[in-house]
Amino acid sequence: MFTHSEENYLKTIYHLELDSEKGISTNAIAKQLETKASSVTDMVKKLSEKEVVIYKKYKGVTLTAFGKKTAANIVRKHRLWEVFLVEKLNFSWDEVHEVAEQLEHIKSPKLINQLDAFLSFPTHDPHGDPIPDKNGNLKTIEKSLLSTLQKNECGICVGVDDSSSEFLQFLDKKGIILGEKITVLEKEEFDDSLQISIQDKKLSISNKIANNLYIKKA
Amino acid sequence: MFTHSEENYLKTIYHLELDSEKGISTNAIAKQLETKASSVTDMVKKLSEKEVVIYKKYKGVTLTAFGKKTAANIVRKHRLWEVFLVEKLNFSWDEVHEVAEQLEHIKSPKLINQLDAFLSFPTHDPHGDPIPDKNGNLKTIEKSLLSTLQKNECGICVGVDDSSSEFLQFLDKKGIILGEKITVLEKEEFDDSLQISIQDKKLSISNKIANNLYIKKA
DNA sequence: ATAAATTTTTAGACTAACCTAAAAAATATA
DNA sequence: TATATTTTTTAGGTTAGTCTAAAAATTTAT
Repeated sequence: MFTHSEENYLKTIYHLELDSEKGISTNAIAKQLETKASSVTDMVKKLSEKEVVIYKKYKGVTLTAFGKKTAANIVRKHRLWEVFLVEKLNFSWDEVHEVAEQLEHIKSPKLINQLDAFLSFPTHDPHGDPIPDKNGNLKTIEKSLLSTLQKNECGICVGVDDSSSEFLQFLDKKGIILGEKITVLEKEEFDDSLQISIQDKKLSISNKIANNLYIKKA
Repeated sequence: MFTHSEENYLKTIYHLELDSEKGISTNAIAKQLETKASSVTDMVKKLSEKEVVIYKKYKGVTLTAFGKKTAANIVRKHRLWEVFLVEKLNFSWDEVHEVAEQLEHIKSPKLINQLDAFLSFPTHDPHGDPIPDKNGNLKTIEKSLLSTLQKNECGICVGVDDSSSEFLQFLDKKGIILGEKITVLEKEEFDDSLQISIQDKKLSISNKIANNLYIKKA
């Protein structure tokens, strides 16, 4: 079994591994967890003894198969709880992260299986991120940044890259909702801003926004 | 804010105070928490500094008003989660305690308020124990042990004294369910066993069982 | 390729929450 | 009431997880 803290390290390494290929550096982990590199070194040694990571001094860490499965399970719990909070308890998508950070550490396989069923086996969390299955496998869909669409192309809005509450609230205000179809009406060369239509509304969004929204090409 | 461990101490003191009147002894707390008296002394000093208990050396502890409210809130969370597990996730009443022990430490007022509403503001947990309200107030109903009923008297089964999974599973096996009417058909002087009827079934139960079942006199 | 800068590790210290063993206080008993 | 027993506290130690500061290894730049 893993402690609260060990689980946080595993989850962080898991997320960092998803976009990096190479071993994860001590500093990268420290930055993500808002802790010191020396603390990371200590913990990484312990995780290595528990056989969830491979660690060679000065070389960073990689998850073992066991570590990956363990980490995916924590992410699975996090995302299932997020769905629960939004679907059943009327949380908005910018409020769920903190609470899910706590709930993800609850240890009870039955709880998670039943929750999964209660939620009708969701495949994605409220931000569009995929929920790992019981074996820790992620089904990654081919998604692109909205900024890659050309004029007159369209796609379904499927996720966000930045899931800070500021950004999510901004999307709420603009009326940009996951699952809706977005069409690019104009693309401004000057500042890469876009004129888009969503749900029969037209709106103009900056490149920064378009770089944080994922769409599935239709 | 209180740590996991501090919350467990508060909850324990709260429960012990419910049937004792006097200050709670170091040993009583240690026994309940399966820890050592010296550990209790340490923690009790810390709780006293945080103004949730009154502590005088060698005299035991009592909760302050603030401590009582804090503790009641933990109990409230525990019992609401138990209702959730039974009502929504198909746990049986003998499986919920362990998981609720973890869930009760989740910190999010909104979560608990929404959960309360989602469950339609339940007043009792699956074992018949009352759920403290938002202000930490408990509505205690007048209940009696089944063993105090005389021949031909009856009552509604409203709770259990022993909520060990062994006892709860035993009740399941016998078909004794909270909310049902129980009538005492015979009372055996020799061993204080009872012949009762519940849901049109007749069954014989020992004094030990009758001493662990609460009924509300009709 | 050597020096400078950065990253990582080590060494030593701190806090929370526990422990054991011994001392002190309270309570029970003769 | 004096003594024995029990309860509680104190003193000192342990472990997990963190920290700072210094040393060592690696990487970058000249």
